[in-house]
Amino acid sequence: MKSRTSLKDVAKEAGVSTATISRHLNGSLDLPEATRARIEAAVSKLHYHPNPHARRLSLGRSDSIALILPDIANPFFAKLAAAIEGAAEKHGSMVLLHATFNKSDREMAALRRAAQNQVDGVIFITNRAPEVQVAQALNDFARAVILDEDVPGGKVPRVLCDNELGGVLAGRHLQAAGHRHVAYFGGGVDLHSTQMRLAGLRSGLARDSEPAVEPTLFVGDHSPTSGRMLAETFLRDANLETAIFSGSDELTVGILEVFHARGIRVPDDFSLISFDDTRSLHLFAPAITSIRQPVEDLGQRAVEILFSDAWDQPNFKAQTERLPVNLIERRSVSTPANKKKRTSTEA
Amino acid sequence: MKSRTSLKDVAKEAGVSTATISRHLNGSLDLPEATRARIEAAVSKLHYHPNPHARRLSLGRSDSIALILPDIANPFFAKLAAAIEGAAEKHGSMVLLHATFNKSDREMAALRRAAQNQVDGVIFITNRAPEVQVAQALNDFARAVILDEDVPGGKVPRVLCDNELGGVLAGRHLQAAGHRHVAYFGGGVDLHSTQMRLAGLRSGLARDSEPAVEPTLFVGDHSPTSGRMLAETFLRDANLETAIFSGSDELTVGILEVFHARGIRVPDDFSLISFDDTRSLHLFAPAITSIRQPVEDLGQRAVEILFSDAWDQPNFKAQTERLPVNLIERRSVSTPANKKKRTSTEA
DNA sequence: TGGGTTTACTAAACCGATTAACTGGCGATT
DNA sequence: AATCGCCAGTTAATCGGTTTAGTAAACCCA
Repeated sequence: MKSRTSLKDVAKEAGVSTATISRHLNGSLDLPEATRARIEAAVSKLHYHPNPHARRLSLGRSDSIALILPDIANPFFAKLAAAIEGAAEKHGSMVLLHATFNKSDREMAALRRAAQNQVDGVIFITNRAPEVQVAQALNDFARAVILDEDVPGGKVPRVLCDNELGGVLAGRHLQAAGHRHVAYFGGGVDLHSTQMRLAGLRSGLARDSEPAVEPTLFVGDHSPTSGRMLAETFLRDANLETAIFSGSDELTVGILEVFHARGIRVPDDFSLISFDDTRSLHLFAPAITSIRQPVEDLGQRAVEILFSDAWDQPNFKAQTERLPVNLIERRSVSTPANKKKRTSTEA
Repeated sequence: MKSRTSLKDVAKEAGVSTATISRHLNGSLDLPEATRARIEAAVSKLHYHPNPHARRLSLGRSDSIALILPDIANPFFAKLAAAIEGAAEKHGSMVLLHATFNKSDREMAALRRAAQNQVDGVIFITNRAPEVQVAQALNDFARAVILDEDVPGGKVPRVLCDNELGGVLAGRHLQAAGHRHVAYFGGGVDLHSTQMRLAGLRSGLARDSEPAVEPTLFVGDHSPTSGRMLAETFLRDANLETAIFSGSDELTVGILEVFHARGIRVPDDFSLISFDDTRSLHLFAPAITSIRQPVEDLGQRAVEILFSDAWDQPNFKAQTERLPVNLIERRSVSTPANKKKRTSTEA
């Protein structure tokens, strides 16, 4: 457990000053072949690697980015994290992981730690509509990007999926199958995603002749637990609805748990479309039709933007990238015909 | 974007030296009330937070641990990572994430980076049987723990699930249902997990009177792709087998994809038991019986061991903790009766 | 009153890099 | 011969903490 070799050791070995080595290694100096060879020999003989802490202290940056997200155990975020880690690594950056569980104080704490650590950038993911202070903390970073869900007031680039398109695709698909009354299960009315998807849903559901029936809203958070609760509420309160558009696979899991437990069949009793498609929905009983998010791309784009060199350009921070989603058709949507409970109350 | 406040600023504000403040903040000095109050006032007035890089450089440690794993997108590792991150945070430690994709060079690179970063500890997870050099690199750390899969030659504590018990439970369950010929799908013959599970499977499958029929082995890696390939091979080559014990949910996904595509029914054609239970197997068609790993506990124990203060005790590094698994019975195992293809060749 | 012990701090070295500013030597130019 | 510029580096400050060794002042006791 001897002390690691430092620049000084290499300097001694190569017979030059530490400055020369440092500058050579960082490419800010070109040297005659002889010296360079001596330095390189010394470096590899001593297995020299610069001490990252010293480097970071000196440079005031850390070659790492902070990834702040609700919960890495959630498959959607896990996949996002994988994409981000991979992309960050290509830029020589490590990733510092912070799970917030959608708690305000944890989000703030994570942002504070990120600032203290002088990270080169922050990728911020939340599942709620955060307070202004979060947006402000985010705005204080030289580089930060908002990913997946909007943070109102954030003056930083955004990478989102095209939520509205998702709504449209779901709406059209349900409409085509004959549904008019659909319930949206989502993670909060005030959420950007909820609003956009609803807007999309309305236009997708509309027919040439008549406007869409306003979708019913069931909101909680994006967790199976919430999905279960909302499903219970839905079963109690739902009236004309023949289909559910679930805002995330997490909610879908909760919904299906309740449905299975109660013997409610999909799509026979209710049609169902999920959002995300990051769980193995194709193996579910039944296979669940779903709006697929381009998870890989979302993560990659976020990192690319972080490392872009256009940050000083005027409108760079105002950009919002919306990556297209698409509908994966499976077996959870059918015609709303013959709903027993429903037929009596049908409009 | 003004420069952050440093110890010097606080010292000036409080009218004491930087040493005093540092020592006070780190609890290595107790001061008269008056001074302490002045210092604390200055600290909070200036919103002082020590610069972590300077701190790490000075202390030679980093208050962070390296988490090296195959792929964070895999739900099993994602859950493990979540547990680890949570536990590490309680110890004031950040986690540095490294995905290796089970590549030797990436494992080594991650270990090297961890060493350079002077992490307080390493949690190492692999899916393969790594070369000695990996074990050696691991042994060079003051603190490291091997998690989930064994690394032969590693002289560091291990936290594994009780793979043998998993095998026993699966074996007994299949035996009770009447199966004698079972195939094990796993991630490499040389893997510790494979060997232990096989051993367990044999003893679980044995009856009072007669020994177990030796399970057939199908090995690849723990990925859906591999699961698909192994399933194809299985369908081509399998003879007497009536049940599959799949070594991971990832493999199970691949297997089911092939089975679904070919119209092979579980459990009617083949019974199936999975391992991990970290995907939503309860919602699959059919719900998949599975050996559940105590993922949370695995992660937590790894972290607890890392931060234990018994590292200097003689046999500490030699410990292996095996956390119990249990069988979650669902609907993917039935009696092996009436296998069409099989009846002809039945022994 | 002198010497020893506390108390309450401080000075300065150190961690290991980066980098702006500088130097000493040499050939070319005026 | 004096000046200039360039080459090949070096010196020393700096990043922002931690910590060892030490000091000045006050207190204690004989």
